Amino acid sequence: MGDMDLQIARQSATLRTQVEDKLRQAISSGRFKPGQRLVERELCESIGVGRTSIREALRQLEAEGLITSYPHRGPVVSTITYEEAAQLYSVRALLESYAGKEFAENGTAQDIHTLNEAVAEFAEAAANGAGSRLIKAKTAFYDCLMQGSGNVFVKQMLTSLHNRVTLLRMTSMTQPGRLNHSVEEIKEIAAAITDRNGAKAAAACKYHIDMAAKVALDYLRKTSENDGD
Amino acid sequence: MGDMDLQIARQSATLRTQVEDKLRQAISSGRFKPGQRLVERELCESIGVGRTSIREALRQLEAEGLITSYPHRGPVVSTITYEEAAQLYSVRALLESYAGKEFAENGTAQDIHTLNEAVAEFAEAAANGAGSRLIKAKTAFYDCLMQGSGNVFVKQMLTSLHNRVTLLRMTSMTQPGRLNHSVEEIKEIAAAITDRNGAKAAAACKYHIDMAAKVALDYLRKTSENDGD
DNA sequence: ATTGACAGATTGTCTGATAATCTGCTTATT
DNA sequence: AATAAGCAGATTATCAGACAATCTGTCAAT
Repeated sequence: MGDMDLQIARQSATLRTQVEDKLRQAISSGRFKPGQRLVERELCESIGVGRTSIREALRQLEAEGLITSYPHRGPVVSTITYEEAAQLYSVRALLESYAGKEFAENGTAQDIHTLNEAVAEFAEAAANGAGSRLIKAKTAFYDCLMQGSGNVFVKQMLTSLHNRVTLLRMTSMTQPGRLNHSVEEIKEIAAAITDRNGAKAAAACKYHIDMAAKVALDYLRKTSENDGD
Repeated sequence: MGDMDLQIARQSATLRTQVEDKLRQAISSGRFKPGQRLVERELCESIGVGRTSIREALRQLEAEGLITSYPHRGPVVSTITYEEAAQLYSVRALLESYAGKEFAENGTAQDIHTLNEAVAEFAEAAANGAGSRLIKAKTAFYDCLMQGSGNVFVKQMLTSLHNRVTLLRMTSMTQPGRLNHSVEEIKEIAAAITDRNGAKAAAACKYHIDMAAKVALDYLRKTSENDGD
């Protein structure tokens, strides 16, 4: 049998969980746009499950901040104002710096190895310009970073924040020139961590997010000039 | 009409919301203890609502981390290990320091005024030793601190962390001598914020949490020596 | 232009039913 | 005696149907 993967498909534990994933993905892929109403019955039909599962999944997403529901009016994909976006990036910088620092100072050698592999994969994906592969690589990198922080709360909070960034509906990576910078910054982070240099890792993380924030916020400011009421 | 409060009691929007509050309170008051199973039908009976409302409320608490549910086995009040408790206090220190710093540097005069009132109330409650009043005062202080930070994400995350601290089932304030120190530390925080001294406010916040963490973790270490398996 | 009433749509909540799954106990097997 | 197999009871997961409460937009009346 060798080292064959023993995990059985596990048919995703519960239906509700699968619905959550489907909805999360629909939101982050932009199929459901911020501000859009989510009508229960329509979701039931399109996903093919009963109201129970839909409603419970919606409660979860609501708690995560991905949707906002108003009593007797139902849920709406959350929108993020300019100010909130700025706040989001601030906290992200704070938490990711912390994660980077902890990783550098207390991460296992194994974690560091995995991190460097993720960075390499990200760099390669960036060079070849494959969209979905790029996203997957970036996700892997962050998963590793959060894992390495060794703090479950940080991990949880950052995951939530990352999900919410997608509500901004713009990938800072799609901005011209940003991607290459991004790769460099991430390499910087990994290098600092590999060096076991906590302060430097924290600084590199903060720099990375601050740059991403700058691009995103500039973009938001420009595009919201038209419909700012 | 003057500045009369126009808000009507609004009977707590939806039933589900009320159930959430009831459950949250039952957990933080210790009526439901960590590790305890929560059986749907029993909750329905004791709270007097249908399964729908119960189940949806449970999903919310699950997302908040207050309960953990296992597929086909139902929810259990979450438990926190020693390591997790340490991690919790670390993040709390990080976020509250940030909140304190932002408050000091960007909070409104009104917020500062409210903060000082909350501190005064807390000090007085501590002097008179009224349990529930003390808790209320401390809550008010933290609400104000988070409000003043001006960051909705920080506010949300700290609220979640505060709720989870109650899972430790020990108030660091009940430790002999701790309360007076606590009052002093909080006064220190308020003073730094009133002085608009960001760095000092951050340091004071961190110190406050670090002290609370020390007491709590020492206590946990002692009591878990017996049942640590 | 504002107010008020009405109809349609959608949510909030309850109840009952069924299948799936977990748990513990009894029984059979080596 | 230790382990495996199997069975019964308890509880959850999910669905379907029903009804009240509430929101929204429209149209008439002032």
